[in-house]
Amino acid sequence: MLLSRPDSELELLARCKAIEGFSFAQLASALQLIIPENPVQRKGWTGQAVEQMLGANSGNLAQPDFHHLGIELKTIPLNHLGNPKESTFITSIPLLTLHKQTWKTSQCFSKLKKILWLPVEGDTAIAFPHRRIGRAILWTPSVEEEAILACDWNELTLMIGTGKLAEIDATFGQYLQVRPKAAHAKSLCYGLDEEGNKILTLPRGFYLRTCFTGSIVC
DNA sequence: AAGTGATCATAA
DNA sequence: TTATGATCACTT
Repeated sequence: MLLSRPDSELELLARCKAIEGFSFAQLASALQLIIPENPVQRKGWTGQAVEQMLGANSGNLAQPDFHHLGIELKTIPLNHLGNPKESTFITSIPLLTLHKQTWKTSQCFSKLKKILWLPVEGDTAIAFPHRRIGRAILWTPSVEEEAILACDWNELTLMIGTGKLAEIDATFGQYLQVRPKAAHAKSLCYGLDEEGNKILTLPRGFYLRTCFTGSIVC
């Protein structure tokens, strides 16, 4: 059931349609994967499984999942009301060199400019194997949306580039936010302080708030 | 209940 | 250690 990369957008959408309504158990069966019993051990399981099923092939490169199509794949868990249950991780942040990017050339924008959203049931009242895959949405930010995303990115990038990392918390940004993205509290990387010195700090990533993703998916 | 900060799995 | 895939769990 392992698929090769889809050659076109239409083929990718057809593959999504083919797994619409699949339960995670069906997904696991088709891919011969085991679903971990422990919830903490299955973080990311759905995303990885769906990637395999749709033929994503970018591995762990800092590029969209379907690089040749310019499309990023995101599963998004919905609660019983149909609203996003979690924020959405977009990309890791190279703290030392982020300021060399511009919004349009940024890895953040390269992922946000075209996203294939795949809603999945995230209600914990539903046993994990019974949760189902929903209808895919191929999305591109509107001019208005992109303006706000760019504004958030510019503000956060300026702070990171000028050594104000310590002042950044998840409350900055209207749609985009910056939060830790680490294996644990001791996995550190380099950032800049206000004098331009390298300092050890937690790795960070850009995330989309649920108030924004909710307006896309609902 | 929501939102932020912390954490888990895997690959190269 | 970097990146990918995210969700857990504690604070507010």
